This record gives sequence, structure tokens and C-alpha cells, in this order.
Amino acid sequence: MRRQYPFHLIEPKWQRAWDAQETFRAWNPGEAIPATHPFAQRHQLQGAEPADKLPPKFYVLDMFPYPSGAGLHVGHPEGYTATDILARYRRAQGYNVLHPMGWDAFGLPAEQYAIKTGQHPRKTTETNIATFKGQIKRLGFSYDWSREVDTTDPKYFRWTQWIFLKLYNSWLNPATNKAEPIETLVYPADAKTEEQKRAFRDGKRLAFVQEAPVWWCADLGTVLANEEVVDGKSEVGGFPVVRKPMRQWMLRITAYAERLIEGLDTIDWSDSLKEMQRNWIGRSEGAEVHFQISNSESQITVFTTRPDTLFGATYMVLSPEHKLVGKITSPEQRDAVAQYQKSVGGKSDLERTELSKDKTGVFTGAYAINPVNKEKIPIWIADYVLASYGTGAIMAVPAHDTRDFEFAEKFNLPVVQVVQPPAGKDWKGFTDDGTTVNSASSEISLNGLSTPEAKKKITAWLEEKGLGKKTINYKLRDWLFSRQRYWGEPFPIIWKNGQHEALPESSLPLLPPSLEDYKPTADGQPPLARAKDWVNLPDGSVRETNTMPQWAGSCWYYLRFLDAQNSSSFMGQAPESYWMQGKTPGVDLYIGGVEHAVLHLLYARFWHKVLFDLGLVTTSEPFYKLVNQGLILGEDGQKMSKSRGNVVNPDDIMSEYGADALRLYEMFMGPLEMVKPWNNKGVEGVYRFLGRVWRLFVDEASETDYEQAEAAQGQGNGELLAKIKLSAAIKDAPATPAQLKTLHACIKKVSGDLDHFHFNTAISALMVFVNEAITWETKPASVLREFLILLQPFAPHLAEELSEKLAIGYRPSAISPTLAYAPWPKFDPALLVEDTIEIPIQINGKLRDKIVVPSAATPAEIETIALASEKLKSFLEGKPIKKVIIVPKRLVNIVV
RNA sequence: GCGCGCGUGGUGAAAUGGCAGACACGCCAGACUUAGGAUCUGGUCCCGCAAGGGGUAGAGGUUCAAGUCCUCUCGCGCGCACCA
Repeated sequence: MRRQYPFHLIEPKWQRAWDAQETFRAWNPGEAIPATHPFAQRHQLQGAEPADKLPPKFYVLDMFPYPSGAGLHVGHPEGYTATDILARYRRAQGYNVLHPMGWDAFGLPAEQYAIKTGQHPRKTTETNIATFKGQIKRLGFSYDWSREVDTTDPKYFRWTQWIFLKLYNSWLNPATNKAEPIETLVYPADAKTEEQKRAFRDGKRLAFVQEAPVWWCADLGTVLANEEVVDGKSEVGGFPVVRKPMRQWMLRITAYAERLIEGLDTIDWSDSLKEMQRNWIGRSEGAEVHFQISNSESQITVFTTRPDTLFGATYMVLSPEHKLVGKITSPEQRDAVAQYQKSVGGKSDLERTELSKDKTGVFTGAYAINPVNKEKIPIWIADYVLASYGTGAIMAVPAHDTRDFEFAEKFNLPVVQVVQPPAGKDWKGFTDDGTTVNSASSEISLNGLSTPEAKKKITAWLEEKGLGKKTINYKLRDWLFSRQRYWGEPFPIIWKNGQHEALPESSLPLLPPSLEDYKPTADGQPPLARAKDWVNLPDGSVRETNTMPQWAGSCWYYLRFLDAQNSSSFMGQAPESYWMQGKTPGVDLYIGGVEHAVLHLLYARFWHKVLFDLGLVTTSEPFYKLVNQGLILGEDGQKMSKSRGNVVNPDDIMSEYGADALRLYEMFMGPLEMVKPWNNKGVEGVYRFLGRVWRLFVDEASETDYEQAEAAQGQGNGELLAKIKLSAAIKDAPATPAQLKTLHACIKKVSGDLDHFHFNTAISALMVFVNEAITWETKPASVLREFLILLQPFAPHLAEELSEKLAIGYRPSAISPTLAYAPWPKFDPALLVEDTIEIPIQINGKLRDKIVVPSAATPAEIETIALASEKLKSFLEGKPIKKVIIVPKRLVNIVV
């Protein structure tokens, strides 16, 4: 396609101008703002101002990217453009806008590249960041680059390590339900020796060490968190994972389960996203019930959400890993049990779930006593009971639980009805609420009670008898926080005589050692273990050789942006309270992919709550409003991937159509949250629109001059832009009422749509304006200037260039260094009022005619005019009018 | 299986319960042109020459009025998935 306008000169020109001026620098309270800065001029600020003299804040954040070697794909600019448009819109409205960008740069690819080539991951990371930054800058986003952060920069991860120490040195006080410094811990009376106290203390820390079965991924050479394992495979790469007991650092996120659920009610996220988090946390209310084992001292405790069905418990099941299995198994069953345990243990979780259609299990030979009716019920082990959930043991009520029912059918175990379903439903396998039956002993009867009533009554009875208690269980597990990798934050921890100990804060940052070889050691030790000089300290203690997961750096980067250069603290109190307090507490708008719904967003909320408890931040939630942009598919409607060959490269699009066209297209495709396919023809469409905007403003003859000069001199001479003159149709003339109406309809629509993130319809409103304005013989400069302010958030380069030309032509004194701080126009409803309006007339809801009435017409007048309509005559003939409905200014409906 | 979301032209999509299809792509016709993958003008939901009729996955319902609200069915997408 022929070049519609010289974006190849315009875009670099304005990007350089913004850089030189630091146009988008956001100012903290107390920072000296140069008088020449457009922000100071717009708000008449005199240098350093306290928070209460600054305009209200607007913090708009992107999920910062992992700078991969592949560079940007078209999905990145989607969210980035949306936030940039809103940043520019709020800036024009007079907000102090914080819009930063940085790099989530620790991660596996750089490390794997290092293993292959020996190149230090630092080098790869720097190269990739440079690539990403170049591409992002080419899009003309209004980021404050003075706040750029890089999670792999020691000046940054120093504070990641520092926050880890805060976690390490804190515990959750159940009395206050808040994290407190570990010093406030009250030791139990039986912890007398320092050793006992230490064990107690280490068991309370929010960062603690656990020897536990973890997901080991041999291909990645590391363990993974539960959340990083999907369908029994690693989320990254899809490699097999196996359960393996290892010593690991854990973070006690489970202590915050309830608050992580409750906090969702205070923030503006989509219902589906909140639901995903709730599901992940997986709260369920129920009861723990203790079952005495027949002929034994031991008890089995189970968790159930249906204590009301206790009378229907006809057997019990332990998970194969349950610690009582060995103890209670009868001699006759010992071989069978051992064999079953072995076969299950050898299975990966993938195999376990894949084979789940068919239930398996083995009888232990032991019996338990049902506490409510004293019946002796057999104890089985089966892998459908998970070791990691609840108590790892269940009471089986086959009549009213699908899984138990399948198991009972297969192994011929008794099925006893205890819930009566509503009429017409079979009680076998009925799992919903009903009426309790067959549930009475000499001590208690639940018969006739509804399921919720029965739950309450039995739970109270169990508590009274000491046989159980009400319990809340969560699916959420503690966060496995260590990785056997090189390219991550080293733990500021040393081991002395087998005990861990924190390094002092003053020793941070703790840098990773340099290595020749980045592979884990042959005996499965993390790569850091290769650096003997680094690991072994003079006093005989050794350093922790695990590193933190990639999530660590992204858990708090939004806080570092508030005060990115601070070298004495992770961030200052004053910037924090200015940027995080406001009409919306926390980040005002956070946009990113839904793939972070349960990982990053849950982890970051958890850290934030700990920091809140410790008084280090002032809001209980980090991200007030969150929007997930929808995935962009390839032109074939399939997910973009190299193997399908349907990947669209933003660089190619920018070379051919310019950054403004790419920005505009990304937003014009459809609603931000929707999944939508790419269509190159669509890019051409918005590109043509930008061309029309260009031609609305410039003089054709002068453009021909420019084109000839460029053809003679070669491309790339920005000076030539000066040859292009403003169109002679643009005059410093008063606007006609019709022109003002067109403008103000556009102002209204664009403003309202931006308030609701309806970028696509806002752009269509801009198109409507241009389609109209291009027909005007005389184009008032004042109207066009207001239009450019509306266009600026979407296509900033073009808007700036045309604004400059307009200023040179008409108000040389008003040449602003940028349009970015020009006040957003206010629409005047009075200008939109029409003298007459056209309203439709319906008969029985069907459109029959349209009439033109004075807009001030009363309902009675409208009715008179409507009934006089010629067209209506044939439809009304012979039919009595029952009713006439008049909606003022909207429509008339005649019911006959 | 459970939960959530969505079904509107040839395509991407618009539409506080009040004129369905704004805006754009594509297509058709025309103008300007040596040329057109540029630009401009007009047309474009379906049936019908027209008058008119039909139409928002399907069936029912509420309403003067339903793409929009309610019930069921079907289809698609996403998430969770032996969580007791």
C-alpha cells in the first residue's frame, strides 16, 4: 500500500522530542520539577511540591514482560496500548500519572542458553532487554523511563532479598491475624531450652524450611511449585514431573488464605478472575471427625464437608501415603498393602489422574468404629484419596458421594441411605442437600432435618463429645519458594551446624557467584553448589544454594516503581502514600494477561498483605482495578505459534504502517478483554483513517513538494517535514453550530468510552468526526485542535505533528512542546441540543413511520403529530386504538 | 463432571429494555487516472419490481416494546477437575 503519510519521519521525531524533554516523567512529592516541564506549566507548580499540592494521582500499570530472545509479539502492545491510552487520557484530564515499565528478567531461558553456550545469563538478559526496550520505545508509549526496573539488577534484588528476610523474620499471630516480627512470638511453656525454642520459632516463620515431597522436573533440573505443574507436567515446556522428597524453602501463604479470599470483595476485578482465585484457594467448610481404630490406641481423623451423613459412613479410606497405614495394617494384608503402595508410588501424578476412571484400592485388614453408631467399618487405602488434602483420610459415604459410590460398587461395600432426595430422584448417588433419614442412635437423631440443619446439629454434638470439630479446609498449599537454578535471587541465608540463619540486612545484596558451568551438579545439587569459594564460609558455615523463583521479583515491582532510585530503602513512605492512597487504593489500573490469574496475582497479593501487616505499605490490596486483555489469534483464527507460521511481528507492521496504525488497530479490533483474530486488512483500514486525518490537515500541493524532495534526497530526512504546509481550508474562523455539534458529540463519545475501556467504539467516534469534517469547506482551527487532543492518546505521533503544524499556522505563541498535557476538552451538552428530532412511530411494536417534532414537544403534541401521519392511516383503519405509549425524545408506540 | 463466559451480516464488530447491524474490512458500481494494491462518490442483512414481509443459535415466557430480562435446549470458548 502507498504510504499514507510520512510516519517514518514523524514517529522518530516525536519520540526523540519526548525523550529529550522527559515529557512523561512522573513527579513524586517533594521532587524538584523544572519550571519548563509541561507538567509544571499545566498545573502551575513551582519546583518541589508536597503531596497535597500535586494533582490527584493515577497509577496505571502493565504486567512487565519477561524479555525473551524472540522479542515483542503483537500480544504485548495490546495491553500496553490500552494502558498508554488511559495514561494519556488521565494526563490530559489533569491527573499526575504514573506509568512505568520494567523487566521481569530472571528466568529459565537465559539460564538454559548459558548452559548451552557458556554465555553468562547477565549478557543474554542485557541483550534481550535492549531489544525489548527498543521495540517498546518505537510504539511511542508514554512511560516514565526514569523508573525502569530490572529484577536482575543487584540494586533491585537487594530489596527482593530484604523482603524475603522480612518474611523469614515474621510470624502470623493468630490472635491478631496479622504478621508480626518474630520477636513477638510467645513460646509455649514446654519450650525450655534454646534448641526447643528455635524449633518452635522456625516452625512459625512465614519463610520456613520443610522436608517434603515436591514436584521434581528432571528436564528442567529443578523443583516446581504446585501452581507450576499442570496435568502432571511442567507448565513451562510440558516436561514430566515426579514427586520427590527434598528440603525446600516454603512461604506460609496458607496463613493468608482467608484474607486472600476476603480481600477480593474490596477490589474491582472481573468475576471470573475472582472466581479463579477463590477456586484456587479452595475454601471448604466442614468438620473433622475422629474415628477410633478397633483394637488399637490410634485414631484416624478425617475431614468431611458432609458430617450430616456420618451415619451413612460404611468404610474409611486412607491415602496410600498416610502415616497410619503401616501401623494398622493386619499381617494378612501386609503384602497386598505394600504392593499397592509401591505401584501407586511409582506412578506420576499424571498417570494417577489419567487412570482415575477406574478406582483401585486395598483393604488394610483394620477396622474403625463409627463414633455415632459404634459400627465397625473396614479401613481401606486407595489413591483416590489425596495425601495432601485435608487429613489424607476420609469417611466414605457411598450412598451420597459419587467417588465413594464407585468404589463401593467395585469392591462390594455396603451402601446405606441417610439422605432423602426430593421426590422423583434416586437416593443412590444423590449428593445434593435433602432430608436426613436413618440417622439416629440412643444419643442423637438427625432424622427429618434438612442437610444444613443436620450439619449444624451433628457438628455441635461431635464438639461436645470431643469427637470432632468444625473445620475450614483450603486447597491452597504453602508456596514452594526454592529453585535449583542459577539465574535467580540467592537466598540471604547461611547454614551453621545444620541450622539456617539469616544474613544481616547490611550484607545485601547477596550476589550470585560467577560460574563456568551453569548445570546442576551430578549429584543433583543446584548450580550454585559448584562455587565452592562462595558456598563455604571461613567459619565453617555454608551458604544456601537454592535460589528464589521468578515470581519473587514480580511480587513487589509495582512498589519499586513508586521510588525506583531509592538506595536506602525498598521505597520511601512519602511516595508510597501519595501513589497508593487515593480514590482507588493501590494501583488504579493494572492490565495484563489472564495467564497470571492464580500465580503472580496471588503471590503478589500475599506479599503485599505481609508488608501491610508489618506497616511497610498502607493498603491491604495492591491492585484495585484489574483488566485482562484477550488473546490475539493469528489470521487463521488459531493461537499464534512459530510452528503454525501465523505469527505477526509488530516490527513488520510498524515498518509498513507506522506505530500509530499498530496502536490504533490493536484497539480497534474489538473489546479489550475479548479473544480476537488478527487481520492485516484491518490494519490497512485504520491506516487509511490516519491518512484521512492527515489529509484533513495538510495542503496537497505542499505534500507533493515534499514527496519530490524526498524522492530526490532519499528517505529519512526529518527536515523535509517542514515543507508540508497546513491546508488552506483551515481558518481561524468561528465554528458553525453544526461543526460544534460534530465535535462535541465526538468529545462526549470518546470520553465516555475511555471511562469504560471501550477503545474500539471511541476510535469509531473519531472516524465519524473525520468523515464529517473532511466535507467542511472551511475548517475552524479551534475545532481541529480539540479533535487532535482527542486523537492524541490513540495516535500520539500524528496528533503531535499536526498540532505543531496547526500552532505554527495559527497561534505561533501557543507552540507547546507537547500536546500531551493539553487539557482534555469538556463537552457542552447545550451544543448537542437539536431544534427538532426525528422519532420513530411503532404500531404494536413494529416500525411504521418516522416523524420530525420539535425537541421540546410535549407528549400530547407528539401524539397529535404522530396520529396525523399519512402512512399510519392504512395500518390503523378499522382498528380501535387501545393505548399510545410515548417515550419522550425516543419513540411512539400505538397499541391497537 | 462442576463453575464462568459467549452465540448478531461474507468478516471484525455496534446497540442505558425503545428505529438491529454504528464504525471498519471485504465485495459491487462509478469518478479521477498512462496506471492503481492510491484517492474520492454511491451501494451492500435476507426474500420481493414494489407495496410489504422476515431476521440477533433454537423453543417458550415476561413486556406496549426483547439482541438485551426469565426458563429450557443446542453449540463454542475459558477455568477447575477424585479437593471428601
